Amino acid sequence: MSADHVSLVDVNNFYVACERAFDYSLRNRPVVVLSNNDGCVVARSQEAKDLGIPTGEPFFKIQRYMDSHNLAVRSSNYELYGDMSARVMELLGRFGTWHEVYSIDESFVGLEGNLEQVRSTAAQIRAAIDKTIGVPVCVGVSSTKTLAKLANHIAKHNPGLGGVCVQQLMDPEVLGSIMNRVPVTDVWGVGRKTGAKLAAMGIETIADLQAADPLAIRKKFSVVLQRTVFELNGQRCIGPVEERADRGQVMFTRSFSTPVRTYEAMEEVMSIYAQKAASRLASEGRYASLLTVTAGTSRFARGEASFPSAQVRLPRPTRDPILLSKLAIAAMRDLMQPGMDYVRGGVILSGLSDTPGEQQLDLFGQNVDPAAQEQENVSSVVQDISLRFGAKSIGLGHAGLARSPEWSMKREHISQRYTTDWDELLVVRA
DNA sequence: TCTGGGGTCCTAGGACCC
DNA sequence: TCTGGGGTCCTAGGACCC
Repeated sequence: MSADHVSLVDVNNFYVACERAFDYSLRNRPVVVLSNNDGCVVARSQEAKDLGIPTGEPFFKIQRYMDSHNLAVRSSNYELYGDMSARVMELLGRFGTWHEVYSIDESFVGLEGNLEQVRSTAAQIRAAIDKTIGVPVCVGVSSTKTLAKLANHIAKHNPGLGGVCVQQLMDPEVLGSIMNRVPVTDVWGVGRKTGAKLAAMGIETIADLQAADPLAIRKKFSVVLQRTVFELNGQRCIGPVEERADRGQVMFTRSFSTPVRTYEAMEEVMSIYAQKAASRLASEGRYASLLTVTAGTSRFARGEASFPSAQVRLPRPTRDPILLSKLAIAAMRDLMQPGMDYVRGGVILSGLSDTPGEQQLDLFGQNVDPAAQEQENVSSVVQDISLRFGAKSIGLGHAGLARSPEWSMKREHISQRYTTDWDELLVVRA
C-alpha cells in the first residue's frame, strides 16, 4: 500500500445478486439463499431483510412467507458464486494501483489521484461491474481499511449517495453525527463479545472508540483492537491480506441430511471427506503434515452430546488420498460412540507446505516397503484423474460414487449452474 | 421433522531447555 | 533438596470475519 486512498468494494447481498443476475423472476421480491442442507438463511435480498428475516434463521420458520409474501428460496450454489466472484475480481484488478481480495465478494483496491478523481473512479468501477457482470456493488473510500469499511457501510445505508462514499468528501457534521450514532459493533473487528465489554466501559459508538486511549485498549483487550483504534484515526496498521496459497489449513466439514449412527456410515463420511480435502490440496499444489478429524451431535438436541475430535501427525507431508482416508477412518473409529446421532463431521488438513516429505529409500534407491510403493502409485493415478476431471469423477472404496450416501447434502432449491456446467448453460432465444 | 461452512489471528498456559 | 529466570515451542481456545 502506498500513500494513496484505500477503497473497499463489495457486492450487495452477493449470493442473491448472483441468483438474480440469471433469473429475472427474482427481481423486486424477497429472496433468500439457504445454507448447505437447506438448513438456514445465509443471504437475503433487501426485500427479505425488510420482512424481518434474520441471517441464520432456520428455513422451516420462514417457509410460510413463500405463500404469504411471494418469498423465493434458493439452495446455495457455490459453483455459481465462485465463478461470478472470479469475474468481479478480474475486473477490479484493472482499476487501482493495488488489489487485495478479502473474501468471495469483497476487495480492497488502492486508488490514486485527488478526491474528486477518486470518486469518479469509484463510480466507474460500479458502472463497469453492473454492466458487464450484472451485480450491484458499493464502494467506500477513505485513508485506512477500517475507515474504508465504514465508508462502504455508509454508502450502503444511504441510497442517495449512489453507491459511492468518499469519506473525506462528506459534510463533517453529517459524518460526525453518524460516528456519534452508529454502535461500535458495526466497526470491522468488533464483535458481540468485545462490544459488550466496551459498552461496560462506556464505549458505545464509533466516535467513543475513536477517542479511546490505544494503550488502555491494548491492555484491556489486545493488539488487534488497538490497531482498530489507530485505523479509526487514519493511521494504517492492518497489513495486506495473505495470498491464498500461503494459508494455513484446508477443511472439509459438513452437516448431514440425516444423522450418522454407525461405524460403517461414519467410515464412509471420513473416507469421502478425506479424499475431497486431499483433492483440494492437490489442486493447490500443497502437502499436509497434520490431519484433524471431528464429528458432533446436534447442539439443539437434548440428552447426551458427543464431540469427538482427534489429531494425527502425519509421518511426512502428504496429500495421499488413500493414506489420509485410512488414517481419518481409524482415528474416528476410536472416538465415536455408535448409536449417537451425529449430525456433522469433518476433516481438516494443516501444517501445509509446498513440498512432499522424503520417501524412505533403501541402498538401491528402492522404496523400503513394496506395499507402500504400490500405494504411492495408485494414489498418484487417483490424484491425477481427480485433478483433470474433478473430485467427483473418481473415488476409492466407500467413495465410489455409484450412489449418493443417505446422509449426503440436501439441495432441493438449487438454481442451474449457468456458468460452469455445459449441460446447464443459459439458453438465449432471439 | 427441519438450525452453515471455512477461515484468520491472538493469547494463555504447559512442557522443556539452559 | 532447594533456589531462579529466561527463552522457545506447541496447543487449545476465544473472538472475529464473510
